[in-house]
Amino acid sequence: MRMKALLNVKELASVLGVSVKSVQRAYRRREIPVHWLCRMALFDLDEVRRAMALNGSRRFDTSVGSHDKDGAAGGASRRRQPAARRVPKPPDGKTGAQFPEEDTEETMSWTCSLGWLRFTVPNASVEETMRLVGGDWVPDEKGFLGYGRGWMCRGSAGGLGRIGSGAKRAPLEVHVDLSQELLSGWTYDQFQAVAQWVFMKQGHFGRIDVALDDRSGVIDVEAVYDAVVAGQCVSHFRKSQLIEGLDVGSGEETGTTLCMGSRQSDTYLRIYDKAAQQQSKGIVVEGPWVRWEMEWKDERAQAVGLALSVLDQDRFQPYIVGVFRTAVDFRDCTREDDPKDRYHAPLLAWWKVLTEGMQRAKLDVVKAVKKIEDVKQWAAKSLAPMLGLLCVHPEAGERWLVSTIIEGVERWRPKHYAFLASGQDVQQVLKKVRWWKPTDGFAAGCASTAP
DNA sequence: GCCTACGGGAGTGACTTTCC
DNA sequence: GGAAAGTCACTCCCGTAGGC
Repeated sequence: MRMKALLNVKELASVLGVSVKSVQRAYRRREIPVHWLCRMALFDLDEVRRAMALNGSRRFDTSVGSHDKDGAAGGASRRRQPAARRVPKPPDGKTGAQFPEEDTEETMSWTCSLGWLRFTVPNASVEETMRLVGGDWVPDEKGFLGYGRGWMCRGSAGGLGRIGSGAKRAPLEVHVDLSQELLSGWTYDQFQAVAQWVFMKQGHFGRIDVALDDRSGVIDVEAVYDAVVAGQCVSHFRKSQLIEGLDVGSGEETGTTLCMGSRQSDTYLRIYDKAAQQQSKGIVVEGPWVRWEMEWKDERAQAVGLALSVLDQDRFQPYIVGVFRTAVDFRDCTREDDPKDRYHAPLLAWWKVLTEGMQRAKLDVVKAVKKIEDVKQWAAKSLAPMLGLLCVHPEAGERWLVSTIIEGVERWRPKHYAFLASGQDVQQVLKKVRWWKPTDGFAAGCASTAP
């Protein structure tokens, strides 16, 4: 049996839409149940919601959209809501909402996008749903998927959204379909707010598409197909198909697509040459661009939606890569190997690079860039006392210290080189340091230049 | 106007992780 | 192994806002 995921204070506050302090106050007053792991407070969302319902309190009822324009309503925060958050720039192309927000070399190489959302809530108003997802909706007289009433929305970047309601079997049920183009420009917070709202309304997700983009050219679609042919694909998918794309009108090649699984199944993977596809539309794409797009339906979509509702962006991305790998893994094995051996065979190098890169991409972005001043401060505060000791100790001494420093230079890595001042020639610097004879002590190293 | 509840900021302490 | 940085929980004070 799998353990139920528990939320920490921060996560619970985020899910309930209240501050961390409110959560802390609530469990200290024993208004909500808390589980302790060492000194960490953990919460079962279901238990918390039951406790809130039993308390008859609406203190934590933060249904999305319940706030009025300037402030709180209905038991939510009574404080004025903070100013609207910065809306990140929409991604290039019609590729669904991409995150992270900042474009750096790393995030340009690895991005994660949510491409399609389908969800149903048993009891909601259409107006509330429209407010939640945004956009301009117009009535569609034809209805939609058996729902008596329907609405359509076209996004500024294209794409189609549909809302259905008024089904005879469930008049208050609302069904929503949002295509990838319509989701372009959504922030992670928006996706999370929708996911939380769906679960708060006891609803469920019917489909979620997630795409992982490799812009660094780790591997192309044909090579992935070759790995499948070679039996290196460890997966529950039974069939795969390689499709050469061709635009009938222009005759332009739209790139190769490798499909895995059945379109009707609850997991369907497409790996395709996004660069070629974009270029066939006349969009200039620099460098390689391979998209790994997974389509989850029903129970699997529900699981991904639940993760989306509780995980922050930093944790959602590694989670998604992990779920990708439960569906498909590429290992150094053959089709003839014993199934047990296949599952434990070492990962193929390109697959390792691909999945690790996709997991790390976001984390690298948030790393603060250190400056030489930071290093100087750190050295002055932390190292100086010990350096002084080494300098005066008879078993170490100044010479030992200098030679150790020179040896250390030989172990410089890219991050060390990154600290060098712009315009400094690396080879000259190394030459100068090697020329710095330990017997001359510190002063020589500071004053001399390499011949 | 008072009470109550909320959230922000500043600060503290215990503990863990990271870096060298 | 030492020190800094980070994490987590917590307290106190204060301003804001709704209900009565």
